[in-house]
Amino acid sequence: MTVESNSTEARAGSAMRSLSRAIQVFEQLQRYEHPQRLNQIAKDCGMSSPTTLRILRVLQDSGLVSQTDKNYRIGPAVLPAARVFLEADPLPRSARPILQQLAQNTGLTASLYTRLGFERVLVERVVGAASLGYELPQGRRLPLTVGAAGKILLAALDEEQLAEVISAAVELRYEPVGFTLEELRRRLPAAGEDYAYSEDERATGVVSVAVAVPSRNDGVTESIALTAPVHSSSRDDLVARVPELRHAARRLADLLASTVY
Amino acid sequence: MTVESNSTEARAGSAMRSLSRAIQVFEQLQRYEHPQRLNQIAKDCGMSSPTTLRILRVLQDSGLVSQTDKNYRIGPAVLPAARVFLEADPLPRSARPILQQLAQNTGLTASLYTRLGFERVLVERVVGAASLGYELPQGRRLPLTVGAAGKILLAALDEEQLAEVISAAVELRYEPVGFTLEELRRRLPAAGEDYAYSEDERATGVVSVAVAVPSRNDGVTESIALTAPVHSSSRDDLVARVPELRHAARRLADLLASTVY
DNA sequence: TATTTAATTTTACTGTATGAAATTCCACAA
DNA sequence: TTGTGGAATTTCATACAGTAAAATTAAATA
Repeated sequence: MTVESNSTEARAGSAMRSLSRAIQVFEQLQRYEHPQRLNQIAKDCGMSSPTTLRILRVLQDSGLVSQTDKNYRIGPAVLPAARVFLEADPLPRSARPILQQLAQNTGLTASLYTRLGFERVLVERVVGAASLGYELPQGRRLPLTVGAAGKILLAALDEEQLAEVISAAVELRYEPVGFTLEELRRRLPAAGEDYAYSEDERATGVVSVAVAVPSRNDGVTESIALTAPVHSSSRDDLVARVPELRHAARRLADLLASTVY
Repeated sequence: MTVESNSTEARAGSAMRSLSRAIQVFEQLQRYEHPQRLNQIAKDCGMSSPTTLRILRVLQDSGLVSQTDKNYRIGPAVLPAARVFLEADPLPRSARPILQQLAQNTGLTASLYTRLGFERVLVERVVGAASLGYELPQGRRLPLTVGAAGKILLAALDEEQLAEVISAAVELRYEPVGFTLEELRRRLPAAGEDYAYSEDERATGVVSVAVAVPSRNDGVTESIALTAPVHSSSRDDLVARVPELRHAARRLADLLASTVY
């Protein structure tokens, strides 16, 4: 039973056990719908109650966790951290004007996602003239296997990596048990295509295209998407925007690469 | 039980040293204007480079820290955490409609702050009809010693606690070296007053009143404020709103107390 | 009040975090 | 290109901090 299925991924040296466990607790708390009690958290993280309690206490001292009665949840200290990220990090900073321009030119909603573990996170979004009819808030975790902006992040992965993605997606309840590589492959962009398309996939009534933001370092971790209500845009309409998207992605990559501190 | 000397300092039992240090690194990264290199971070946190490096690596694995070249900064994983907090925590959730109503009735900007260590954080804000002429983003850290919403959080503290607040405020560069208890006392509400007032204090051109959100547990940690441009509201105008504020604070306290999971 | 379950503290043990020192890496200069 | 200094990283012996079992206390439930 390898219950060690933590999103912090057991790496080589298994360094900093207590810190890794604390992060595991912190992440677990984010997955709950409601605050949870000590024993539940301990069980879900696969560690003993005393250990979990001590971790929670330290996190609580810094405001990263808060407690009412016997229930623990994410605390207010995450708010300033996110603020710092949004104001200082080159990714959202650089993306803002670019998404702005995309939304302006296309009338569609322009979004920037980044990969985080086996999910993607909406980092920045500029809503276009054509409303989507629903709100997707900054910072929301979304699947990689569903939606154009997720799938394009998988385009460059090999078989082994995709297998990991699939088992994680099942674990996270994004995909049903038994979800196969073939099913996933069918959704992903065909060989040679540098963009992904989705229709009624992650959200119903919504179509979108996405391209990857090039990065010379490790694999692709960011994507830019254009999204529209399904009744207002055809597939061809969206695909016609791909060159524009490509250009935006390239511009963002250049900006990121040239950021000097 | 005395308030911990410093959220990042070694406490009585000195429990979880590595975790405490990791949090210290995480907080330090939030204080930098720009990404910093390993040795700088290590020095600022008062620990060795190898230790700091190991901590940074673990934080990086979870996305709480990111790195470009040799520079470390806060990573994108804080975004989903903040999202969870804003969507699930009873504090912002309960406050939203109450602030909404306050802003509606008064035409002013209504804000909810929570104390975090020796600072306060803007948790939720509803902008009123009368614009303030500046933006204050959710999650920003602000001083306790300046501004109505900060000062009201200090109203119930004793001499010893105020001394701590002062030395922390100096440490954080919110107050000049040599800032005295008498100077602070002069700003704080007089005995018997349950509200604080500020004019051109934290932000110029802005006046505000604030009341504390009652809490039966430990000391007060939340405050609600009404803010207006200085040219549009007199002190009396604002103080006339105090009963309304009191009512809102009471309502919020009741909501929080009755929240069931 | 009795009974059960969860939270917390204690304790003895074990493994992990630690920093000095050594080594490698890297930027810049010669 | 090679040399040089500073920074990052790895190694490693040691001390100490984190661990879980068991005990204790508190809090639900009947």
